[in-house]
Amino acid sequence: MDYYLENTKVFKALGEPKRAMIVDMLSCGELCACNILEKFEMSQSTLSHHMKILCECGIVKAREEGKWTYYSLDDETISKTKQFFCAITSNKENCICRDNSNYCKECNENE
Amino acid sequence: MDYYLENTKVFKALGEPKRAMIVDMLSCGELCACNILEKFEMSQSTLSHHMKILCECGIVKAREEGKWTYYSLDDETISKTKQFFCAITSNKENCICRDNSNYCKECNENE
DNA sequence: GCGTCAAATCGAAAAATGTCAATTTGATAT
DNA sequence: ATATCAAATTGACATTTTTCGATTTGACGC
Repeated sequence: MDYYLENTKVFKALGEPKRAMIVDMLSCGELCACNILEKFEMSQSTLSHHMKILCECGIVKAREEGKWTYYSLDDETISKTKQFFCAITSNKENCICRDNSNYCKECNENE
Repeated sequence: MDYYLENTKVFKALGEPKRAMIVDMLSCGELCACNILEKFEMSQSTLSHHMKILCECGIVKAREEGKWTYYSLDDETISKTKQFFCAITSNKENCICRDNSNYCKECNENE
């Protein structure tokens, strides 16, 4: 169950449209909180809260420099999440139905 | 913004570990509600509610036969979701930061 | 028709989430 | 040291989500 709980945190984070937009913005490269805030109609505290959720699930990394905080995407979490999504959606011989651990041959080959 | 709202529904649905598990179960093939229910400690009405959410976001299809309802995964939604995830996480020239629509060359090639 | 079974819907309660204004924390500049 | 600025935290509120028991709906067999 830990397997699902851990991996679904990223989906939970991306389940909020605004957070998905933030991730999309960061896909072009590092941005500081104030740059992100400019693009949205939300308070500074709300953005900070969303950034925390994105960081906690691992898809976003924070780097502090002086009074600024720069955010960027974490490639490893992105890879792992793609693989998880692939694992739960593609047919496989050692399936949860047969009480085995999950393994997606197709995905591992693609990574 | 409809673009994000629509696509993030799948993530929202998969953000719940139990629903991700249900999707994993269905990846091996069609199952009826009672088969799924056996594997979980939840009431029948709760499962029904989760199945509704999975169907509404498009990742699961329902097929009624007599008094049974059979559920299976929807390949097209799965493809589209992979592509969306790829689009928002991979670097691209026509990025949201530059106010263009999103397009992930890499993903389209893979599909 | 009548009872039974599978699944959906309803209504209510508890828990989680999103949001903001106000405050706090750190870092920088004067 | 004081003021200022970026970002995090706090506390409060409204909304959404999860969950259940009870009821309803629809299909089947007698």
